[in-house]
Amino acid sequence: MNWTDERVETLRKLWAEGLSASQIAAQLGGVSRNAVIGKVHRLKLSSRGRATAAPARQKKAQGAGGGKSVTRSATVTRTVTTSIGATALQQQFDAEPVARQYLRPVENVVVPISRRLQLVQLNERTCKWPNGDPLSEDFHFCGNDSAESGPYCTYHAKIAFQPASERRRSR
DNA sequence: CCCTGATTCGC
DNA sequence: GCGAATCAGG
Repeated sequence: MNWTDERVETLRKLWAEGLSASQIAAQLGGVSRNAVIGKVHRLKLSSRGRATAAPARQKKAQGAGGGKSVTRSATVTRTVTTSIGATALQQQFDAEPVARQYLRPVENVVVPISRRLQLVQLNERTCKWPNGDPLSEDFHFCGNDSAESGPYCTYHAKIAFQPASERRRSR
């Protein structure tokens, strides 16, 4: 993929809106987040808020016989949204960098343990058990490590996958 | 573990 | 100019 004016324009826009490099890469499609970051730097439009301070690093002596196996499972080819000049596609990604301040300690209810969950990032390995009222600010997901390929952590899995007999009883 | 941006450097 | 690899931090 080459950086057409259109793509660069989209990049600038999304970056200005505060989307992360990986999210931008996902929308542009065909590029990695590194590519996006690299481009951002070349365009000299780096500063934006302040995600990870840049205290002038000066380390990099790589090369010299790497030594690592190539175990990078790329996450390319995601559901690339194809509406290009649209503004509508923006909505579904919507990475509101503000609303996260409503996150509060997860252990206010029955959940025994909780995990950091810096923001609402749900992965394949995070418990997706919803907690609280979706309409309330308290709402959040468990976020604990889910068991091997499971949607919930071991705790919530027990609740979610109740034996038929038991569930029948409480009805 | 997941993620973030920053930097370097071979291409 | 480009972006993978790497680094540094959350």
